[in-house]
Amino acid sequence: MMITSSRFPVAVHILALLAMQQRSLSSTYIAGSVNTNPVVIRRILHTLSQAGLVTTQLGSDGGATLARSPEAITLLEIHRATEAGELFGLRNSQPNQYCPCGSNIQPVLSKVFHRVEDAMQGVLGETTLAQVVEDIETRRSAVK
Amino acid sequence: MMITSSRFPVAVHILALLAMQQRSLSSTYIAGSVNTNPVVIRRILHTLSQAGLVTTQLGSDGGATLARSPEAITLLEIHRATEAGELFGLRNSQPNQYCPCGSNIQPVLSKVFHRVEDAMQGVLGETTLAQVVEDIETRRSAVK
DNA sequence: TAGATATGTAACTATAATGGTTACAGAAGG
DNA sequence: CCTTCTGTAACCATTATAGTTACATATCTA
Repeated sequence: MMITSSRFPVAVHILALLAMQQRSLSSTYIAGSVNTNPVVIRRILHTLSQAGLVTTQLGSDGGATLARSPEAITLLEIHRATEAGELFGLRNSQPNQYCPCGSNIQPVLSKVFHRVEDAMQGVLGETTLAQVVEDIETRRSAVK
Repeated sequence: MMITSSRFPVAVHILALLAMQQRSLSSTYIAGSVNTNPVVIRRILHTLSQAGLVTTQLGSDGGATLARSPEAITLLEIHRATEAGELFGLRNSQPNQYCPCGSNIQPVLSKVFHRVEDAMQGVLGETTLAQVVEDIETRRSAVK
């Protein structure tokens, strides 16, 4: 199974688009770039808004804008906003508590899972939206 | 979303049990420790067998045994055997190729995802089954 | 050789997450 | 007022997961 749903990649896409265009964009416009339904975009924008990463404006000529500069937004924040719960987890299994292995395996695994999660968050935390946009711009000029 | 299905944690549980008991165990016995159905255990044992981590024996007095010493089995191998596909991925989204952002976002994200995956695999690769068993034994004596 | 005990594996089911879709209420601007 | 947005509910199809029953087949032992 893959780590993430499509929400995280789509959220990065949305924010990169907002950073590149530097203006208010409607969910319909963004959906055109992502190639999905506007409601899917609005749902993600809502969670990004709650996380303080974008501000949205109701009404005619409304839409979404970045709430902060791209340099001040890390992929870790975006990931935390869009992917709920623990990344690595034990789900609902309840091993036999009368077995020497079953009664101790879960805390031991949790420790390993935390180390894995820390490693992942390290990488995401040191990558900013500005770097993503820069990479996109570099590819644009390279391809041309 | 969580990173793994329950297959990976259950596989580690199975292998730790085999390492601790140092004898052939039946799927029914293992299922008693994991607290699930024997067929679920057999399915996971099958993939572990294909990965060369256990050997299984048909017939009466059959069962599974470790194919290698616990020191020579890393959690990364177990994870690769039990969780198919990429850890971090882009699923099936196809952004608008006529958009400057949409046409470049995926390779840029892939690069980030690879860094994340490398970091995670680093942690899993340096953790052995022997260490997991040792942690379990330590907890056993501590609780007593 | 017969019976007991295993694995191997197909088939079915329930459950949950995901993402796409329609529909509509309400806000904001011209 | 009318148009253009967001916010949000409701519904559906798809997919992954894991639990379950059932049975063929292999192997050991008496």
